[in-house]
Amino acid sequence: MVHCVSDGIPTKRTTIYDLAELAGTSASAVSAVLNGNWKKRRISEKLAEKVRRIADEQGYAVNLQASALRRERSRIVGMIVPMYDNRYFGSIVEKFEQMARERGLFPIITCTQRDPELEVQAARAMLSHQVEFVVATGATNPDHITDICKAAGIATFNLDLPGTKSPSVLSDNFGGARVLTRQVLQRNRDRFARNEPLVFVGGRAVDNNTIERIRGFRAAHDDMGIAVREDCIVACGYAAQKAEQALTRLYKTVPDHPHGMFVNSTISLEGVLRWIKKEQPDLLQTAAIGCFDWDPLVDLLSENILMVKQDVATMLDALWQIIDENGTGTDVIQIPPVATTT
Amino acid sequence: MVHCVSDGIPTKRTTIYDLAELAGTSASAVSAVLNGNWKKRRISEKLAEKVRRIADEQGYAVNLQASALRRERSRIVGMIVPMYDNRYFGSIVEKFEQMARERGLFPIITCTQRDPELEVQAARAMLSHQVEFVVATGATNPDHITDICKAAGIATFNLDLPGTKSPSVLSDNFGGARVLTRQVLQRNRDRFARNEPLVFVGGRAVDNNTIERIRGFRAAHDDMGIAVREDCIVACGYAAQKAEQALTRLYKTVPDHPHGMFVNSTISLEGVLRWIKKEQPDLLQTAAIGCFDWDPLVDLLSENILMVKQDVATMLDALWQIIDENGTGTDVIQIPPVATTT
DNA sequence: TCGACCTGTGCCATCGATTGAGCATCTTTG
DNA sequence: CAAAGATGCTCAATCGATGGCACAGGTCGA
Repeated sequence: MVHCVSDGIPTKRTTIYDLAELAGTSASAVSAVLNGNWKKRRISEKLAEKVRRIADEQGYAVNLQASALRRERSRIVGMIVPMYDNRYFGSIVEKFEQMARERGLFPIITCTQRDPELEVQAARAMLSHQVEFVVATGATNPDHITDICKAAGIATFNLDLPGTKSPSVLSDNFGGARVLTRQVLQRNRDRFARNEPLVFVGGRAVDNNTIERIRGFRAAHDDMGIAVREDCIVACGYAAQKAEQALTRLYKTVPDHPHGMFVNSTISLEGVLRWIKKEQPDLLQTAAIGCFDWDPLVDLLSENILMVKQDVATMLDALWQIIDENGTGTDVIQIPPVATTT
Repeated sequence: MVHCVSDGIPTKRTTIYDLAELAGTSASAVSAVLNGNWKKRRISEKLAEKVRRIADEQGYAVNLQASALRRERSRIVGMIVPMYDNRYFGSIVEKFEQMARERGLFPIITCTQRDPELEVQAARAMLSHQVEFVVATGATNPDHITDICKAAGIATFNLDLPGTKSPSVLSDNFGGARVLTRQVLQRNRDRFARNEPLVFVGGRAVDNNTIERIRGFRAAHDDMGIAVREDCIVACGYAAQKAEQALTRLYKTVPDHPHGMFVNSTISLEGVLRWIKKEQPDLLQTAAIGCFDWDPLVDLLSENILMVKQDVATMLDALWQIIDENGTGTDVIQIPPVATTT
């Protein structure tokens, strides 16, 4: 037996040459049998069977390093993602992995903590690993990633946050925010007799999604004939802590501030809720809140928190349609989120 | 210029041979310069500088496929993880990635949806990608993964759920469950004048963590002199839906059931809370619940839900210590979780 | 002036899988 | 019975990076 462990010192991995010797045939025959094109190469069923059996016995696994090098095709695909601290990105990754596997591709995912430097490093690492394309999810600078990858002849696709240099799939942030804002304003009017605007909390003033959501936020106020309070739009970043601090500050420094809120992500909502618990414990009994993003636990927390759920399944279907068609334009596809409360 | 894109048809990737030609030197010199052992090979500073400049200009990226093949060392490490639907696994992955990168390793993570078949496939795929070791996180059958990897001479490490054939790092499930159960029993006694046992919901009766937590659950009842209700221990699986159904059933079929609960994960808690909202909306005002796992939103949901938070940072420190020491035993290291409520 | 030694570099085999080309045997056909 | 074709397999080059070894030219001490 060629492949074994003697005295705890592992011998080298089994290769097709080892299998060839064991089967009394050539490496090329073994290769052909194992990668499935043995019919084309007119290998007999008998030999094929024998090779398969021996490979099995030896627990053989192809060296994809060598295979990819020779084929000049890695079947590896990359995805860059900011964080795993919320259900949205979590389900994006789960679904992306699954869809990649269905296509015989191997996904490698890197989580970049929203750090632009790490995003770039991740993209470079992926290129060195010969990925076939890169999906940049919620990247702070998608175009930079596109540039780096394009220089190596690798396509990129943007998800969640759009770029201008490759195709993008994202939520309809404007439409979603408009509907959500309207719902919250309406509930404040109907249920709490508040005919006042909302506070906007969370996100980054420079990121497309936040800009679009603020646009939808304004449009909804317009729709309802309510004036926006410009001094109550606080794009303080996504982190929970930032939202908490921002509200503390806003309630201290801004006179006559409104009470209802539009919160820009579940992670910001976490900060908002912490602040509510600490400083305004009965706010949720006297005003409604909207959250752009969905978390099942929030649904159970209060019926006065309305959410929209980004439609991950449809977004990824759209993404893979573009990928499968080898899309190279700069189209932006916007997928409407789905309401989760009535 | 060798490397460029003409008419949208990408030419082949730049290699060290291209760089060598551009620099008027040999591929081996280029290789030596770029992988940092040029001093050993007595390459002049001048040539090194020139090569670096040209590599930079061309946007060169090593082909790690080729590099790994030659070196017989991939610097790739694998992690298998069940799901991304909760903060626990999310933070495990984030931290693992970061610690791998700090060590110059490239992490590849596969999410297996708690599907034993997929776990095996994932392990095999990782072997083919020449990973240096595999961390099996919360695997349904860690020993099977160890067997597969060992046959290829690859070490495995178990995280969250223990195996018997390689080192394991997990939470102190017994201790954590005991403390948590005691806290909940105590609160039920003090605050709600309920001197009754708890219902146990969620997890799998065959998985080590569930078994240990049930053991801790029993011990705590013992500590408090309360008899366990054997017919109210429902290891119905982790999925939210399962927990919801289990409670519906339990309330219908089990007479004189208790009201407080020990819930075995945040994802089970989600189902429990859905059930509470639908069928027992005031339960949280009349009984306390414990959850083995932590989610920041739950903290804000009710003060009558007590949680323990698994100590991911310490667990991963322990894991990497074993990895760095090339640990090969079958030790099980148990890390106490940290309480999040008082 | 000669060998010993150092400097700076290039040559080429190698890692494992793949695949075009080639080469024996056999089978069929006219 | 010979040529043509089918069958079953092997050879060897190749993918890109690496590193042992060789080699040319220079320096230095005896």
